[in-house]
Amino acid sequence: MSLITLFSQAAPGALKLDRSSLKNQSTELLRTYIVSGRIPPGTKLAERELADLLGISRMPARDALMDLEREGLVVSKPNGRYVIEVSKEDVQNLLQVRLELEKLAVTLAAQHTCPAYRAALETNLQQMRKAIQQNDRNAYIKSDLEAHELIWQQAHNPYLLKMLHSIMGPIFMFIASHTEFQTNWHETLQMHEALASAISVGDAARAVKSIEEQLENSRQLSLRIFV
Amino acid sequence: MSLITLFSQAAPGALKLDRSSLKNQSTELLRTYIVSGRIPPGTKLAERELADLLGISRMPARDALMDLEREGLVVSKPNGRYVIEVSKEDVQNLLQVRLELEKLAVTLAAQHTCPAYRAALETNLQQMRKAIQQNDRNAYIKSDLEAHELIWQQAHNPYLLKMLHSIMGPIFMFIASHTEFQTNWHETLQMHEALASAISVGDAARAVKSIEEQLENSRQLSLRIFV
DNA sequence: ATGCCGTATATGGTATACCATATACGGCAT
DNA sequence: ATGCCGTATATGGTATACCATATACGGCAT
Repeated sequence: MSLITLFSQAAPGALKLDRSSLKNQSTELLRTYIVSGRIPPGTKLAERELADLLGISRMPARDALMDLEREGLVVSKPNGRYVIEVSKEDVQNLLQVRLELEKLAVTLAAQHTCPAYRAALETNLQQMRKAIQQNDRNAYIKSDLEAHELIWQQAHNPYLLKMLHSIMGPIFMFIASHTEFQTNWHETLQMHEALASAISVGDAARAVKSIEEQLENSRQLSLRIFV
Repeated sequence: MSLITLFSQAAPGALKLDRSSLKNQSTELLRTYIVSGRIPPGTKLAERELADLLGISRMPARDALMDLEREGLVVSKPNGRYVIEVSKEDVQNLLQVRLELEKLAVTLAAQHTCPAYRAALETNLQQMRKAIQQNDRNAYIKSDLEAHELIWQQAHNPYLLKMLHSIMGPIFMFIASHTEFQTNWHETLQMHEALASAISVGDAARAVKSIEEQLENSRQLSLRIFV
């Protein structure tokens, strides 16, 4: 009996191997844990300790830490590396830069609209509505992020995409560490709908206005947080 | 006789040690060589070869290459790492992002103007005038970069500063690889004077207009280059 | 009790050996 | 002559040992 036959009933990917290097697996794992707050700000990240925890040698652990350091999620001090602590002021600075990058992104996305992209944005909005209906916070956050990701892709500027990715980590960390940072889902949905519609009809000016509203909203929320 | 006495006549720093790690020294050296074009685009950068060249082991060489990869000056392919090749299209994308970041920077800088900053900008302009008078291309480029660096610092946003730094590497590579990319020095000086003056009087709108002109100028020049 | 000093300890940095994998290349079968 | 196949080679990935340095900490002199 062939292997194919043996596993024909198994879930796809049941035998999937980790083709990615230990370094990249470590980076992704750590990033997820840090951004979500499961590894809290200020935590010390020693190479040896991390390597033991992951059951690997110091080198891939070290590589991962250096990646996260370049990404801005980890800082080096003379006596070790630590998870960054994002202050209120940091978030203001981050959002300030993000706003300009997002404005450029929606402008470019509006210029590149096409049926396939419009469909993708619409599908995303449906997911967001479904998440709200089911009161599923995780699904909501996921679709929120995906909406932005879609737009960033549509902008067709790889450098812009890279910068937007890199700036989101610390921002999400801050949000994660303040669960009281509660957005009004319906309001956000409306803003997303307005943004998607503006982009889909190629109205850059309206898209920019919409993203400005969204981020101003985030800024106000972050300001209200007591740190 | 004391060491101090022995070296009292020596130039300051005559005994200066390299306190920086081999990794950082390697990164800086490679960056300089790549950005200036002395290591041309497309050059293969093998860890072992680089380590031998620098007389160090593979690890710091590897670390340096990974830093440069993060920085966007080096790319990984399945069979090795290579110096990036910046296309005309890449420069357009880079300048597009840079423009938005610079606009934010000059706006913020204008808000933070103070006597010390005004003096720094004026000193820089004098250096630039001197370089032009002496027809010193290197001094001119240096003062040009320093002008932007001063403004970026005045913006007081560390994330913005980091992004502007990271985006300049590939742009300078492109310029370096096209020596025909000749700017009109007097014209550039005038634009710098206008920009510095706008920032120093806190006129953000005029500063933005000025930086837009400058970068549009760069864009036109880069478009004219035959690749 | 206080303050200094020296050693212990923890940390990142570096060197080196070996492993996994992709590519290159040469010879052999046809 | 052509195309395939297998081995050689080059490359990055990983593990491990040791080094340099900053910090922590405990005991000793005062």
